[in-house]
Amino acid sequence: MLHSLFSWIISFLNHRPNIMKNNVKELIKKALIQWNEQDQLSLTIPDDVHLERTKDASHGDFASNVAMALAKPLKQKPRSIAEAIVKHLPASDLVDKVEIAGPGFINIYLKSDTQHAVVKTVLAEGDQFGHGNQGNGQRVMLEFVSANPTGPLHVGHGRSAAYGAALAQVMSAAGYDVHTEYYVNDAGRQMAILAASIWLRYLAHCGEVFTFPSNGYKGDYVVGMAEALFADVGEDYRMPAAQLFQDLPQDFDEESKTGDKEAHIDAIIAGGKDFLGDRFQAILQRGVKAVLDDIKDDFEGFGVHIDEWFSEESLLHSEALHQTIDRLEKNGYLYEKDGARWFRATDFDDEKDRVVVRSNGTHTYFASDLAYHASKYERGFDQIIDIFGADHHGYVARMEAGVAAMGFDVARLNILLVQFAILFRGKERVQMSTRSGSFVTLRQLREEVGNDAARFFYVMRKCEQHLDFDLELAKSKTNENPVYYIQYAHARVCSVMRQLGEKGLKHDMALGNEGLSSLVEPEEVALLRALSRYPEVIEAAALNHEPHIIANYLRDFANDFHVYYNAHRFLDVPEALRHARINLIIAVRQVLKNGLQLLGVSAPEKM
RNA sequence: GUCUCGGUAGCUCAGCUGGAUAGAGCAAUCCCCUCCUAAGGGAUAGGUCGCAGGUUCGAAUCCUGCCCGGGACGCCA
Repeated sequence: MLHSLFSWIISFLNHRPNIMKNNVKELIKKALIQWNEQDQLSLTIPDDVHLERTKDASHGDFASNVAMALAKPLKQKPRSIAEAIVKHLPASDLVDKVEIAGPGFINIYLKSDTQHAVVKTVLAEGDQFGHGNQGNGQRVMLEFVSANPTGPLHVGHGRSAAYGAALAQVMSAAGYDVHTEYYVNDAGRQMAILAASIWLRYLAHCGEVFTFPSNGYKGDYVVGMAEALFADVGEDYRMPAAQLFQDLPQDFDEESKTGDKEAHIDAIIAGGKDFLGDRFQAILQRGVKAVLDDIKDDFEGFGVHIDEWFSEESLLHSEALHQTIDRLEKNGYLYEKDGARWFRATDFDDEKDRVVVRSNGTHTYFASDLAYHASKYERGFDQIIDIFGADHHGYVARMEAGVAAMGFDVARLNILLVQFAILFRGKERVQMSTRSGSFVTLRQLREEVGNDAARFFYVMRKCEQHLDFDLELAKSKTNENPVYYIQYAHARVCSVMRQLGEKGLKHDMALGNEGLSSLVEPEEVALLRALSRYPEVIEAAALNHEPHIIANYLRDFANDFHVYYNAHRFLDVPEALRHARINLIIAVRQVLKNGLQLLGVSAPEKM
């Protein structure tokens, strides 16, 4: 509560109407209002006037199509509407001139002073430049990855992690109060299977001989945990394999296609619990802790921050689960069939009804997921964003159904799906198999290509789109690699600043600001435009949940800088011009750094 | 079968929620370091925006139907 109030105050103080696009929009809106009043048009003024950056400089800086859009409701010619709007435009020191062009576009040219002023703004605001207040302090719950703690994160999780972390940063920059969370499935059957897997590897380590179950966790990390267990307890947990495997249901057999892997592993778990008693739970807990510690360490190395690790088990202890089921019951959406309790999801456009309590009395994962979502609502978030792997796409409808059935506002819930990343080594697709445990872990990927490249590549594309992740490209130190391309632009500015010092020159920022009007080269104008666009880019990325927009922007922006660098010199020019140009490139460096920071990529001073 | 994401230059992708002449990077051809990092830049060439209808002043973008690919659909977790 206090925190929320605090962040609201901060965001209020931080609020500056520094988005050029919005300033111009306001002018048009005022013109519409004034015209509307004067001519009694009884026009409904749209909240958001459509305005866009022009592609072509001969169309000015901004263009609006309002005149064309209003042609129909007003039954007037677009061009005459445009003329009326232009006539009513309030005086502004931003605008140089306004033209009507083509079928009725209103083209707006900014004053060069206005364009130059962005440099001062960037220098004054520093790492806050680009931040806005679109979120107005709204509290946002952002849950992502939430992989079962049964093994190390793999490259698929990496994309969710990078995306979630970037989105959290971007939304924070846009004035949202973002809370990141990882839901830890530490209560289910999978955890028992992990415990059993560790125990079996431990037995093997003790010298017992048996066939490892097909449904157990086969990764090397399990063996490591078994060895650690042995080191701690010696042979205290040892049980003769012959005794354990006696009279068990057959495991599934590839050759004969007979047997039941689920029944087989369940029997092993039951046998383990019988023999070990409390010690089984102890194995389980050390297993969860070891895996979770590994995941936390992985995230930390990857620059991904999680505010809260939310334990599924805590829901069970708190009775939240029962409350959830009661809640559905009370609202009349539960019924009994085949000994199980079903949720009538079909009442809410889901394909079929879903089980919440199995016939054996245990709750399904869906049930605890609902309890978890109830908790999210009860904690009072304005927006709840779930980032799921695309393989969970089937859960969207039932989750929304469940939330609605519990009586919560579904409109506040936003489920985003992240597609898998397909790894390539050049042209070669990297084969992965979860079954055999031979998947590439996130850690391996980070070690191979580095954190910067990994973070950037993961968020280069829209999240619901397939991503081809080329390891060779991510490692290459050439202009094909967008990460290096952008970082190089940053390093180049730093290098110029070093040269400045080496030549015994002093930079004077105040003089630079005074002389900004001397920045008239086309490459400089292009950079000024790009700088003033940055806050708009953040706004778009935050509102659409699309950090890739920033990645694309930075690429283009770095290009603008490299062009400038090649065409002009900064140090060997008259002093006044030098100060102005240095101010410009410091602003460029600042924006590169700010943008990279949002994506979790470093901005090196030297390469 | 149902749902979902995609199909834009030879390749990988942008395209700002309907705008003006379709945009980058790679690959191809040619060019630019006596100069702050060539990890850079310039030029040329490259297109039936999957196909067919529809909506309108205007469609790569929205709607419908097909075609082709990726993925998802359990009393699994």
